[in-house]
Amino acid sequence: MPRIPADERRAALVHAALRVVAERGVAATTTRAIVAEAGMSLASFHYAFTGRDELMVELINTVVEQEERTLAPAMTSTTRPVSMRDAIRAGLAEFFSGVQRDPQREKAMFELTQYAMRTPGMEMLARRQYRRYYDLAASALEAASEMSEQDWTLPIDDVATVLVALTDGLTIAWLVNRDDAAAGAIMDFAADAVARLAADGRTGSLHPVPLERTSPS
Amino acid sequence: MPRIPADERRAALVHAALRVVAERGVAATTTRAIVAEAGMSLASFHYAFTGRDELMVELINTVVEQEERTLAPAMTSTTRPVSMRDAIRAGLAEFFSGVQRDPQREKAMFELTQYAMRTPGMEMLARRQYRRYYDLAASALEAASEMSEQDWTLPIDDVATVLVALTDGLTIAWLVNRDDAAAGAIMDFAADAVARLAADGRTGSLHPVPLERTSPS
DNA sequence: GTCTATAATGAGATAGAC
DNA sequence: GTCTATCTCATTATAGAC
Repeated sequence: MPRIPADERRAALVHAALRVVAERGVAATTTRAIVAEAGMSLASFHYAFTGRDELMVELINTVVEQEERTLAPAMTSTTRPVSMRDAIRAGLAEFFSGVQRDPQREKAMFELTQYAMRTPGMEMLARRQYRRYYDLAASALEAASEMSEQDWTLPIDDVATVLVALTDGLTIAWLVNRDDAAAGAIMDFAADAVARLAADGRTGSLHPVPLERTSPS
Repeated sequence: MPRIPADERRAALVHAALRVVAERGVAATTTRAIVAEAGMSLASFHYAFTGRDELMVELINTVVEQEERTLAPAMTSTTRPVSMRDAIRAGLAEFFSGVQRDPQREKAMFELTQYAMRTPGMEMLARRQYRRYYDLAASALEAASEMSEQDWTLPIDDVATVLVALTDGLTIAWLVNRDDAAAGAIMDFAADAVARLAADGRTGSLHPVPLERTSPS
């Protein structure tokens, strides 16, 4: 077999692992399944990685970067002014069509989050994963603000938190039920509701629908 | 060792399994871990169940019934008229305090859903689980409608779908980040947004904020 | 019915030849 | 560097004594 640089081998194994996770789930992603998918010997695995945990860490990092590259282009597509609601609805549709295109991959993302949450020493990986989601959502919301010429009436990070929660709920619902109409209803609701957190840029601090804070009981 | 009826033994093993899933995750829920938790021998397990899969099926069914008993009482607590927004906000707070009280259990629910989705022949268990969630949400929304004397402006099942998506997103966000303030912001948003799907009962068909359907592209 | 003992399988990891 | 062969361990499941 050809002599392959360690970096390439690591990358090949990580990508093979991602395919296995998507197709069969984290539980079935054994070192043997990974090397079979990559067409390598078991020993090559342990030459490239000290162990399975090291690969899983790199897998999660890789997968988050990929998510970034997949979603980032979708946000800056339109530049002409549109309503805030339509801008958000279009972004959600774009995201959701990605979920429909590769449901297994989306399932894998949730599984990897939970794997990280359950594995001692990897909790921060789950948080970093969501930190990236929030950043991506904030960028998308910033773009929507420019397109619609409206400003957010509360900190954009708060809106991003809400948007990610909505996309998580949307994705789980569709993965479980595969109900396109229900997913559409959730997206319609989300676009309407989130758009209401913005106000005309010119009016400045005018809050048409201020978000009341409920004091903790 | 005492002679225990098969039904009791099955129930004891299921409850032990639930504790193991909550504490250590589905992946660590081996037959050995279960019988150790239940204080039984390994052979007793295979006397009560034909195998691990049979127990997992019963575990998921049990856990969904429990969720029903835990959440149902919280919905009918208040009877005096309140605003729709406050009724929903209070229900969310009640749900969320349950998540805070036992985060591991909530993590377990997500893991069990994904386990069912990944296991051939168990996909319907995940759907049944969510079917119950939707029914529970619809009951809560019905109660909120009576309390606030407002009617839903779209089918209650659609509102229930949205509400479950929101609670899923809320729960995941908090499980990952443990950020109480962020969770509060999501709940405030959810209560405002969902309440806007209702209108005064007396005005009947008046839709203050009709939910536009976006036609599929 | 319940136990101990033990198959049978598959996992992660390593030794050592080439 | 890469391979085959093997070690060690944990798993599910069963056999057979009591």
